[in-house]
Amino acid sequence: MADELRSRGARRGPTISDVASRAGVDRAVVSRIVNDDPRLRIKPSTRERVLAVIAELGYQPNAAARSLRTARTRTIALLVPDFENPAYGQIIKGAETAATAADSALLTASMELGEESFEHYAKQLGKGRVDGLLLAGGGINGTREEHLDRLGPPWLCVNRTGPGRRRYVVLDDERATEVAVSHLLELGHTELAFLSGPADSDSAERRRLGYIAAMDAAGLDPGFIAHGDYTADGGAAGMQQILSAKRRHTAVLVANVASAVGALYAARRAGVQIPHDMSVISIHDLSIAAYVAPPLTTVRMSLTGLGARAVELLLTRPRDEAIREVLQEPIDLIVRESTAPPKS
Amino acid sequence: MADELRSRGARRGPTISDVASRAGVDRAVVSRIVNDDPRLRIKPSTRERVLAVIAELGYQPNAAARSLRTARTRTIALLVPDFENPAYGQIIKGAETAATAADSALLTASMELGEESFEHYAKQLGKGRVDGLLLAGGGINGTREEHLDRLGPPWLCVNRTGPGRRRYVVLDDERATEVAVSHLLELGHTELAFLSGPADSDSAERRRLGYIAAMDAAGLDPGFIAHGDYTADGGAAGMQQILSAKRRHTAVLVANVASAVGALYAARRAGVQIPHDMSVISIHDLSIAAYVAPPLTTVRMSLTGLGARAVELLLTRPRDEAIREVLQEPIDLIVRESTAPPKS
DNA sequence: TTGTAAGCGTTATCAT
DNA sequence: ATGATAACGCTTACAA
Repeated sequence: MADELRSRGARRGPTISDVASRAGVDRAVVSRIVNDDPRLRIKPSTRERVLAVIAELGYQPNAAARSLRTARTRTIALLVPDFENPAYGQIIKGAETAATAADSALLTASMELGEESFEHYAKQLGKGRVDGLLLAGGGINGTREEHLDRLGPPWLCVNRTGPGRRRYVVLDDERATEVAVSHLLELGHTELAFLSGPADSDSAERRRLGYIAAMDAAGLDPGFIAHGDYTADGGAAGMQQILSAKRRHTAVLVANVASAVGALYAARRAGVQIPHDMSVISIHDLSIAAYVAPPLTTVRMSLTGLGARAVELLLTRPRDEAIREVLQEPIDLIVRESTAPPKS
Repeated sequence: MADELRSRGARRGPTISDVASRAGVDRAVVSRIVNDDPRLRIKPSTRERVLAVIAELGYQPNAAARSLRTARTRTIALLVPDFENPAYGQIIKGAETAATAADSALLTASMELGEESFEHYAKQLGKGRVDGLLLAGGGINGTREEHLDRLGPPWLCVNRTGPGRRRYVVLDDERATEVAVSHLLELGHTELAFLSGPADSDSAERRRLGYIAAMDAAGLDPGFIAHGDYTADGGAAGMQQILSAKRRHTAVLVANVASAVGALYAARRAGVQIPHDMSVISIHDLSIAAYVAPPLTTVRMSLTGLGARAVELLLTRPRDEAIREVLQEPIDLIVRESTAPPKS
């Protein structure tokens, strides 16, 4: 037995038994040393000896055996809709840092919205693979929530919420739009438009609501609301709508950077000078924003902070506890060159 | 025993024993059914019964137990230097697709170049966690190779090679630069410059070599070679150097899209009209390329193909076999608006 | 057509 | 200050 395994499977390295026998102690002792068991009283010389053998053999504890025994994997999964979107890159980065700090690994996977891929991960992430699940990006409905609950590991939505959702962390999108609107108003704009994200994205919805609320508070008409889809393509289309609207707008708030890049593109194509003819400001600050023409004024929120906090919550909060957190991190206005006072 | 585990660790779901006893069969039978053991001859009725119980209980095989037994984890790790770079996003996507097809999960992690983070992953990826390791991006030297070998799982470099490297897949960067140079020559340019990537990146080096070779073949002087670092910032700096060089260049080949975006920015700042005063072409095609001003002419290579092929090789080739593959996927010239004939 | 049993490498409890 | 032992959940050669 175990012979054919050795050939087909991975090379198995030295085990705890190898270390124990070579050091002349019991496996239990080695285990306690490796895990820094605080209750372990041991002769320094023995410890030295064991440590030496570990180094000599290059012993690495077997993760599978460990998690079989402890029912913990020290791995958490993060599902994102799109790896090519640098915004998710930032979330991942933050999550990874936090996971590392908690001595865990981060398993990332891209989840398209389809039902099959959802099923796939349901299978893949079956029992014993991860300690928890982070879901960034949409596509979580009631049916799926139940599905997830049956899956086993605790889960948490990242920057997605919704009616009835019990566990999520989101950024303060309302406040971010408020900051953006304030900037435009201070410049003297009164005729604003909003270029939104996809209708089924609730971060987009929160931004839209924040925009309307901020305009309301200023006693202004919200103006035209174009629907984009968080892509450059959608942003370009949305900008075209805004430009051809009957009402003349002097400033546009765009729901994300990708859309804003598309919006700038469309303006350029239409011969509209930014910021001379029209100001453009975007929610979120990605590095590309500084290099487009003109460099984009943005409102920065910490996506890395979001990712990090999500991991923290997932790892520390009881699995049945509701989590509804709006992250209160600093929100900064980054003024570049796409906004200016309206021409008189 | 096993009591305190149940409280601290994850909730353990139904096990194979639960299924077996409820279905009135042995665990072995359940196992064979779950794994589609082809050698299993079983009464259809029994199979039905077992399957029903599995569904009823929501049984999911425990991954830890499985890989402890089989010495396979069905997980591979992919280390990238930067999640915010959409180019790595594409590689990840390709790798994920291939991993999924091979019924494996992909564990991605960002590896900064530092020695500590390397150590960290060495620990984290210790025995029994992954079946293999994909390393995209630099920072693999001789010492680390040994380190990796001691780690256990087989590994493979993605788009990174180097003298003595035994296992890698790379894109055909030489051919890509050739395509780019041909395009510029066909437009009538003769005074080219090259804006390179970081000196320690061998994909950058391959592109530089390809450029020089192509220029040589055309009987032209390679002109100015500016050193960038694959970032927009570096690209902007490199472009400044090129613009202030004594020699006047009419076209620039940029080693990657991020640098090209920076180069366009610098040109704009300097009042140089692209493509009227100067043509710019970039290696790789990312979606942003279509939206910058002016839209960027690029040479497209399949980064997803690269990721997919890497997984395939890692999973199918013997662990000790050398792998030195230059991917022969189609290389396409995407003509947009940043290239034009030189002004006469 | 199905069952038996050994063992994968750890760790927690209890004993010495 | 250290050791013995059982158990975590699963797979597979072999027996029935």
